[in-house]
Amino acid sequence: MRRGAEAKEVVVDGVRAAILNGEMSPGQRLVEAELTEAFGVTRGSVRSAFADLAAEGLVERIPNRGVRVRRVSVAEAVAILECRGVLEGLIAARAAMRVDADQTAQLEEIGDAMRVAVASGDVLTYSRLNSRLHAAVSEIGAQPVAADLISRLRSQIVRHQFQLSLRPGRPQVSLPEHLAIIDAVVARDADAADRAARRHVESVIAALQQDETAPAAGGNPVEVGVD
Amino acid sequence: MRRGAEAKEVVVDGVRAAILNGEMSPGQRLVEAELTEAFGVTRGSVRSAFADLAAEGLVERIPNRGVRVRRVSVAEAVAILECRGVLEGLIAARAAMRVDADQTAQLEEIGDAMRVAVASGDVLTYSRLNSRLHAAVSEIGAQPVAADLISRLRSQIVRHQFQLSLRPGRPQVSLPEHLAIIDAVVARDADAADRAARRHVESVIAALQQDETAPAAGGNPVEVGVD
DNA sequence: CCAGACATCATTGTTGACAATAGTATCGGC
DNA sequence: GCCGATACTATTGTCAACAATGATGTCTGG
Repeated sequence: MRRGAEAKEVVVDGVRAAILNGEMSPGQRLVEAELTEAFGVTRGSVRSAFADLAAEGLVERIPNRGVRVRRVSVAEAVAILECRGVLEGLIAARAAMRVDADQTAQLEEIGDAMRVAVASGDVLTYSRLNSRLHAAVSEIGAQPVAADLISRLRSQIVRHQFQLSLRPGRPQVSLPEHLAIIDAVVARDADAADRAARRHVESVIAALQQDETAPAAGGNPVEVGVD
Repeated sequence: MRRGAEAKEVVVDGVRAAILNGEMSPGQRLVEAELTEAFGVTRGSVRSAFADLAAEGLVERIPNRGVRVRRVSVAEAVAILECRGVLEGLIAARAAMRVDADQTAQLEEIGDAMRVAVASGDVLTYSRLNSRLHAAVSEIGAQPVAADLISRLRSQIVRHQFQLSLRPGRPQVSLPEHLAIIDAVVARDADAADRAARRHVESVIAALQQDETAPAAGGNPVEVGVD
């Protein structure tokens, strides 16, 4: 059995993964004893992990009744995405001001690969490129605070985003938006980068609201779902 | 001795307050046993409070060596404020779209009172009005997620903001910025509200950077320091 | 007098037992 | 047969003792 702080991380990561791939669904109750056994850690580690997950907003504590997987409504998801929008805009704008030649090449390479992936219908590759793009822009923008907030917000709505990424036709919508971000950053146009990043998130919001009545998903995400 | 979850809150609030008023300074080590005695709670409550405070970014844990009050450099404070800027902009823009007649009157009342307070040099009243303004805009904007992020970010730099608010002449700078936010919201001009809110935060950033070489403060904040 | 090893101490981390709580089933009165 | 009270069970919350860790001080050989 793993011990100490390491054990806590095992549980945190395990629960995160379980929420992402749907093994644990919103509203589901998480019993300490069960996770203790499932992960082979002590109860203390599980409790400590719960504290972390609650702080991250992935889970909610109900006094004397344990924790449940947080259920985030579409309305809440929209509010979260609105925040993400302005923060992504900030990062993109900064990236546009700081980007160098090497990074420009890297971004353009990602853009080209995205085009290919979407054209050939390779959703998995597209998703991975998507992650790379976000990571690259985030690194170029050098805004660790904003990046941290975004990753926290993102983790709260992984399920929504995952379902969205499964929507047929979604890559065709998001591709030009991603390319617009790349173009603006490469052109060192901070204002355009801000607008492009916001517009992209707005498009995610619109799709999400449209999806409200037509749900789907349940499959294994692998690494998909980063739209 | 207080018990349970209540005790944890006592410690969290107590440490927050102590950091704000300078009783606990950045880098200072917080020993569990000392706080246990100081607050009259059990060690478990203190540890639990530490977990909360660390998640909030007010304090940092060093494995096997306890927690220290987080030292946030001016550069970090700027990064934090940059995030706050776009988030405040979001809230202000939303407020401009949602404001009703009652709220308009309320905002204008705050604005008038601010003018009077600054004219008469009543810093304390001005600070309180400042808080009221933020709260009012936040409520009108109805963006709980953004508001929550802001309050978290704000708590990380309370000391910086407090020092800033003591600067002579600072109210004369911030007053017109605040009034611009009010005017834009009242005029239901979302774009102007966004710009005004951002501009205000940018002015805080500029003042903070200027202050970098000329520190001050140490006194009792009471309720000052919400610039 | 200095360096390194060792012992000591203060402090944090972990654990297992115990207490408190909420939910559930059982029983008795009507 | 239904309703309320009561006992029971499952689960979370708390605590105090114990273990591990890192820092500090001391001693010894060179």
